[in-house]
Amino acid sequence: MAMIGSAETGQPTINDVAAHAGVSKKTVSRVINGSPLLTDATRAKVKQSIEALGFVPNPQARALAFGRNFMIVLLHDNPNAQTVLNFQSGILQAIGNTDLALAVRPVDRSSPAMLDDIREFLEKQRPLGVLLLPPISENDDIARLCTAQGVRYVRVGSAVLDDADHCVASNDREMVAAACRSLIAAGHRSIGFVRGPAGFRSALERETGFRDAIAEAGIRHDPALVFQGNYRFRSGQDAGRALLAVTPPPTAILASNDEMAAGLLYVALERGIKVPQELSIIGFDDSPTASHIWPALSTVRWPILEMGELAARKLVRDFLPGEDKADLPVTLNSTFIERDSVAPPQPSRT
Amino acid sequence: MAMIGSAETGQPTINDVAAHAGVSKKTVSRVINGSPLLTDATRAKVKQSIEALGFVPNPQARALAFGRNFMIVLLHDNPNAQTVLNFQSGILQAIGNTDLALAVRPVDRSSPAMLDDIREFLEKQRPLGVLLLPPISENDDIARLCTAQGVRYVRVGSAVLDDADHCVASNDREMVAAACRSLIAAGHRSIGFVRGPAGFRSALERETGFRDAIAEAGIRHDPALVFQGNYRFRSGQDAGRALLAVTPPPTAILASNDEMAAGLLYVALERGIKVPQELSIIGFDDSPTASHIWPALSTVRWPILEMGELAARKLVRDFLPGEDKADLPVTLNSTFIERDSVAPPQPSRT
DNA sequence: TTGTAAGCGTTATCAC
DNA sequence: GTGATAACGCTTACAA
Repeated sequence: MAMIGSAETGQPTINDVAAHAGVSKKTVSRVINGSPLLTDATRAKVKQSIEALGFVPNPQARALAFGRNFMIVLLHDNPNAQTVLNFQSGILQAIGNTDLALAVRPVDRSSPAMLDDIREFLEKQRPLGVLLLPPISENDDIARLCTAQGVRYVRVGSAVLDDADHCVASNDREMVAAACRSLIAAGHRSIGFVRGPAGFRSALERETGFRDAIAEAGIRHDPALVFQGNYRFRSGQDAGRALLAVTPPPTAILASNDEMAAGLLYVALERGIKVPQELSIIGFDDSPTASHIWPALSTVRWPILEMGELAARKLVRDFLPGEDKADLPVTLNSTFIERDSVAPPQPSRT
Repeated sequence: MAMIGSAETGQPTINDVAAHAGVSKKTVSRVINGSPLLTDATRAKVKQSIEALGFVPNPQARALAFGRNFMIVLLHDNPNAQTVLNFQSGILQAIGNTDLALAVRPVDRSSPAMLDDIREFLEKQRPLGVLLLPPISENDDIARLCTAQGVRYVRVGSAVLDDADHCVASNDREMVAAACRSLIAAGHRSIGFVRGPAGFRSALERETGFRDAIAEAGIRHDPALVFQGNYRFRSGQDAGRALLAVTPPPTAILASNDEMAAGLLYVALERGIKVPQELSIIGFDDSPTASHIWPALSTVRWPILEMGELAARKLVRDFLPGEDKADLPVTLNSTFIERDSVAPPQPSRT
């Protein structure tokens, strides 16, 4: 009873292919895994049988023999949905045609059990590797944990956080400086800044960019014009109330992300302050919100999709036969996007 | 050489547990899988050994033996990042502590190869089940494909799309009618409507709700006040330009989602039209944008996170020992959220 | 260059 | 109730 295919799934197995091609299963296995030590004739013969039978290697079986799942995991604790989803798109673009699956695992960095949770997850799922999004990408313990578990990782951040194989970065500092310079070029001298949450590398980088830019223009750094936000809309509103109460108020405000910039704008509009005539605002991220509010926000576009793709390629390139082993870049450049929320300061201002 | 644990991972295996407890591996397996035909004493003994050794069942091996991966897949072609991410959160809440992983797979419904892509993915990954988000949840071919592949599925939609085990729905029609009634109660008689894209069940349901409400108020349906949008911001802007050009213009506009409502608002503000004094606007979704624009948008909150959790529970309840088999609901109710974008129409209007 | 035998860690079968 | 033994489909020694 030479039944082809396993009884359960109806799918042909490696044995069926071996029988059909008249070779051993190991030879078929070699073809599947792109082993170089095979006659072209054998390879062709086996490939033909694979084709003819419509054979699809069973990933569970491979995973068992391999000791790893054909899965990469996106670990994140990022509150920005658009960022996470764009990053996912980038990853999926990179792994598009392969056998790899993308799993998503949000974690809670405020939980003391975070590391244990991650460890448990890695032990259970045994993924090929993990991708770490900020802010947890900044956590060195997680990177160490991955290494200990034999799981590859790539960290994504606003600055270079690791060596080239384990890191993809954006140039936040430079871009915020560029944005700030555009404000200075427009004539602004009194520029407010809304900081990101303490302990975030991105927050630090962006603030440094701001300080670099005003310092090089010879503007004195005024602590009263810096507000401590937390990347949320609400804190942007709080920043607006605080900064607009300063006398004289700043003529422009730079926010460390779009969400806070939107909060700023909300408060300004609520008070009848004309943006950009009476107040210029710049955000960071180029989230959909930035272009969906009126006036459309000037901002810095973070190449998050491209970063996702790059990070995923770094993660899996050793597993994919086709991938060239050429050096992949570490830093991807952001771009400053000018829209409608910036204008020269009003001369009539007291 | 009684080495405990496999050489490769250092993790103890079922054999180690069996040896430690002095039982066969099958008995250990029975404990793991919650088999009822076991002495309490045996069960306790084995559990103790599992505890002592820190044994974690290898999911790859289980997957091979089971013929399925411990994975559920979110299949979607939804452009709204927040919706997708909230839904993910709901799913993860449901599968929180289990061995299950959540994989994400965006598909392209405009591609003729979509079904083949999905089939290939399901063949390769053999997930326990898939969760279908609108708009592809409305595609019956996908549901059939899942059944054919022996993959469970649950569809999520704006209306009941399948039987109770395979469906989670929201009451969009009712809620849009309620929103519209609030407009009518405020005194509006000339109400514009921005439709969602053709072929979307959600678009149909929401429009029906609108028509129900104006009909019951005895308002004549005026095709000139209905604009065909596509759920994107741009089409909301187009709708604004078109609807505001009607003479006399509507005093209120209902949009089928927040993004289009934001487009509407953008055009109004750009033209110096006061919202809500001169124009009331209502959206749908309760996306972050709705509360981050000024004035904050009245909208309908879609319980997307709860739907994700419910859908995931329906999908996996047969696999989880603890889950009670009680009937889970099909429909989850949305809520109308009143914010600042609605006011009575101006009496001075010509 | 190819094949054989022995796993990988679990579950299913079918006796006892 | 419990336990040998044979799958599950593939990979990795090691041999030929």
